[in-house]
Order: sequence, then structure tokens, then C-alpha cells
Amino acid sequence: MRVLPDVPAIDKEFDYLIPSAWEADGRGPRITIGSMVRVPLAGRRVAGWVTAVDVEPNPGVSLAPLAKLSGIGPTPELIGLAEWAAWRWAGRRVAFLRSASPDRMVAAPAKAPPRDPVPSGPRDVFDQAFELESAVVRVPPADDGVAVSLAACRLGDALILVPDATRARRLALALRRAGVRTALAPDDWAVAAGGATVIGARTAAWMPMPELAAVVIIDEHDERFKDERTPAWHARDFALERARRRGVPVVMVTPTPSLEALRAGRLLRLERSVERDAWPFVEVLDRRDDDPAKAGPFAERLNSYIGSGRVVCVLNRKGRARLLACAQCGELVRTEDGGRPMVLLDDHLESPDGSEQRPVVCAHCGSTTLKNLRVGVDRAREELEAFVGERVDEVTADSSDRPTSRVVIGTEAVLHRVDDADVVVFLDFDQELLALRQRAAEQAMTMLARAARILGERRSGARLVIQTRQPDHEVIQAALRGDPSLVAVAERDRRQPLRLPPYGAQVAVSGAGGRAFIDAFVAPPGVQVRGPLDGRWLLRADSLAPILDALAETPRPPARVRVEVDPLRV
DNA sequence: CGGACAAGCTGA
DNA sequence: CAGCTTGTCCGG
Repeated sequence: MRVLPDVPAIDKEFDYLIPSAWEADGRGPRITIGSMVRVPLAGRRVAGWVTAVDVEPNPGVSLAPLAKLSGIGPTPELIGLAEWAAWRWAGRRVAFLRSASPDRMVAAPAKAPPRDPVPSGPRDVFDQAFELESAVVRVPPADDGVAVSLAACRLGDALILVPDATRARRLALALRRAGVRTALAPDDWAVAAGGATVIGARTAAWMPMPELAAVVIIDEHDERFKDERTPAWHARDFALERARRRGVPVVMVTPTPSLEALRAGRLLRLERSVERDAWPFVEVLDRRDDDPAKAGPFAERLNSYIGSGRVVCVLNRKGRARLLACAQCGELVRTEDGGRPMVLLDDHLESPDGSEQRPVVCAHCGSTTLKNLRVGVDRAREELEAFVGERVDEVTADSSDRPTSRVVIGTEAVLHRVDDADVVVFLDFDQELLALRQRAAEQAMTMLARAARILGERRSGARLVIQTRQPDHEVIQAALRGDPSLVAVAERDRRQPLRLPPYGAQVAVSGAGGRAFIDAFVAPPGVQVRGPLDGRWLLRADSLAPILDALAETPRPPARVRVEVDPLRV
């Protein structure tokens, strides 16, 4: 019996004996690949997964018996996929096997009653998509994913991935009403193990699916499919591999397909006029027309759009330097040399490049209490209140209660907190368009799609208002015409010659042990190592495989190393 | 990860 | 040199 202990730093298998009492007459517990067990290891008991049975033990060592069979665990399929994922995202198998295991021990799969056939309507674009190996369907921004999910369920048990748990619950409810046997990840693990359609966020991709027939990825473009913790795996790419191994079709749906998705599957579109009408009206307020002397955050013409109805204003503060100021005297916390803003790191202040450090003390008055100056939204809210002459609520990622005022303002998070609106205003869209990130245009486009979702289709009369100095930018043109292709084509033409993802490969290495890890890394031909920049190294090549093979060979230093394959923010 | 054990440091 | 800390190694 071979067992991988649930101890991240070990990442090594050990052999054990099945206790003789268990196998006496075949009535003992059944141990299979994936079974969750407890084993003695270095004088203590640890949890682990059985990775092989019937192994020839190494003759030199005397084996200890297993301590306990805890429950059923990941299927052999998922054990194999964990090994692949550990290579693909330069992580450890243990991290992935945890995702593939139930939260609480499960003795046996839930019994599955026979399934009723899912009623089918007239053949639609989704039925057509499932006839391909993998497809991307570009849907209206407000699409709820029910139609594609039902099309998948007609084929049998489906794996349906959505960006967040709220949408998963909503979708599961809709499918249950249609008579589909559903398992909501991660809670219904035992139901999934018995055979069911699985719905959930990211980790649902690791649920057991004995009779998987189709995979659906809803809002494929959403960055929440990528885990921000280490290993930073991507549920879309994982699900694509799982489907490929099982030989089942994958359909990705989104209003704004990523270039990665377009490479992985065939694009199916709605009729041009149908798609255009699914996007709201877009008004572009060209800030170049304003008098620069008195141009505030609001264009004069904005008045005519925000006078009535529910208005949501978006001002992204993200990416701007956070400013610290002294709570006593109000002085900004800056470096000695040239007044660059410093940031708070654990217990000291540091300049952006790390060259200057000092304790948490105001250089002006010596006070040790500092406050965060929330540049952006905070002040804009006050000015907006004066502009509209009524109360304006503010929404950020960490505000808890729902806004109640007619007009609200917030960071991008506001688009996830408000369910419907008559007007969405992007106060400074240039900040998104000009962001120094490889994916800035794609990310700006998905933000517009998010706004379009809460506004609804063109018929509703809702307005998407964009303040910008770049009215001709393809992102804005794409929204104006309801045609996301414009962004995809421009991005492909920009990235392909530069060999940027998905036409090339990138891996970021950071963390305290980053330098030691990079020193130990032997770059194969065709792999470039750049950096460090802000404590981060970037490995680049035309394809991932040579980088990943070399990473797998590199010994880990004792200090923490963060390896991010296909980083989203570069 | 965490226990075992070795090597290094301190104070009498 | 006991008694303790710190570092390194390795696990069935």
C-alpha cells in the first residue's frame, strides 16, 4: 500500500501494510486508490491518500501497518490529474489532493436514483456547441447560463463551473427545478461521488464525477477561476485537461472570450444584430472637450445622464499608489530623497523599490499613528454629492452593507454589489485603458461587460456612460457596437508578435526564497530569466513545457517560494 | 510539517 | 561541561 501523507513539505510516498485483522476474511474495510487513511510517520499519526495498492515493497525496509481507514477520497482519475496539475502549475500534489477531497470524511458515495431525462426544446447554439470537442460561445452580457447548462445536462452528468458561489447556488436551483440531479460543490461531495451534475466555483473542478458527460465553464473570462493562492492553478485550463482525458466536450460561455479560450475552442457567435442588441446604449464623454483649467472628475455633459434613475459611478483606485499620511499633522509619508510615497510593510515603512526603510514614525512631527489616505473614491464621493445635490453612498471591496442612495459610487467592486441600474458611469476609464498590465485592454472590456450585465439589453433604455480621452480605443468601440471581437483581434495582433500569452509562456517567481530558487534553476535553451523587478523574476519561453520540466527539477529552498504560472498581472 | 539529533553558545 | 538554543535532516 503506497500512501502520500498530507504534509505539504514532504511530497513523497511511503509504503505501509494493511493490518492483518482487516484482510482476514474479506469483511474488513475496502482500500482503493484514493482512500483517505491515517498512517504512522516519524512517531506521529498523519492523514494521507492511498496512491497505489499491490505494490512490491522495497526489500530493505520493514513496513508499519496503516493506522486507520478514514473514508473514501479522490478517484484514480483525480489522483492522476493532481500529478498533472502539480507539473502544470509547479505546485505540490498535496495541495491539489486537498481540493479533490471532501471537507468532512465520507464513508460511501450517496446512492443515486435513476435520472429523469432533461426535456429538450428546439436545437439551439449550445446543443450545436456540444457536438464539438471544445467550443466558446459568445453570449449576451446578461446571459444567466441556464440554457447552456440544460444543454449539457441533456448529455448526462455535467460539470458546471461558475465564478462564484452565489451564482452556483442560483444555477443549481434553476437546474433542480428542471429535474436535474445536482450536487453543489463543495458541500455535496458524497452526492457527486454517487453520480450527479456538479455545480460550483473553482474547486468544483475537482469533484468526483463517475459519469461525466460534458463540461461547462460559465463566464470563462472571469479571473476568479484562477486561484490567487499558491499553487495558482486555473480552473478553466484544469477542466479542459480533465475533459480531454475523459473524452467529453467542453463549452465555455462568456460575453468577452479570453484569447486563451479562443485558442482552446472553436468560437460560436450569435447573429450580429442579436448580439448588438444585447449590449446597452453606450455614451462616450470625450474629456478632451472640457476646459482643462476647471476639469474636475465629472464632465459637464454628465449632468444629463445622472439626473434620474439608479446611477452607479465607477472609479477604480486599484493600481494607484496608496498614500499614507500622519494622523497628527497630516504630512504625507514620503522618502527622504525625493518624496516618493512609502508603504507600510509589517512593522516598518518602505519605499516602493525597497531602498529606503524606517520605523513607523512621521518624519515631520514624530507621531507614530498614521492613516490611510483613500485617494480617489472618497474625495470623488464628496464632489459627486455636491454635483447631484443629494446623498451618495460609497461601495468598496470591504464595505459590508448594501448602498441605499439613488446614486452610488465605488471601485470595480460596486459592479458586483448592485444587481441592476439605469446608468453606469466610468469616471476615469483611461486609468483602465492605460494601465501598465499586459491584459489591461481585456480587463477593461470585461469590466464594461460586467456593467452591461446590470444594465440589461439595449431595449431597456439603460445607459453605459464612459468618460475618456481615448474615444477611438478599441475597447470603447467594441462596447459602442456591441462587438467584443474588436478587442480580441486587436489584442491578438498586439500579443502574437511579442510572443505574449497565450502565444508564449510566462512564469513568475517571488517570495523570500525566490532568489535561492532562481539560483538553483537551470534554464533550458529557449528559456529566458528576467528580473528581479519588485522582488519578482519572470521566466519566458515560446511554450510552457520546457519551463515546467525545468521547474520540476529545481530543488525548493527552505524559505517560501511563490511560483505563478501564467500570471494574470504582469 | 515536526521530532530527533548534532553542533554551537553561554556561564560557572 | 551541563543545559540550552539553533540548525539540519528525514520520515515506511
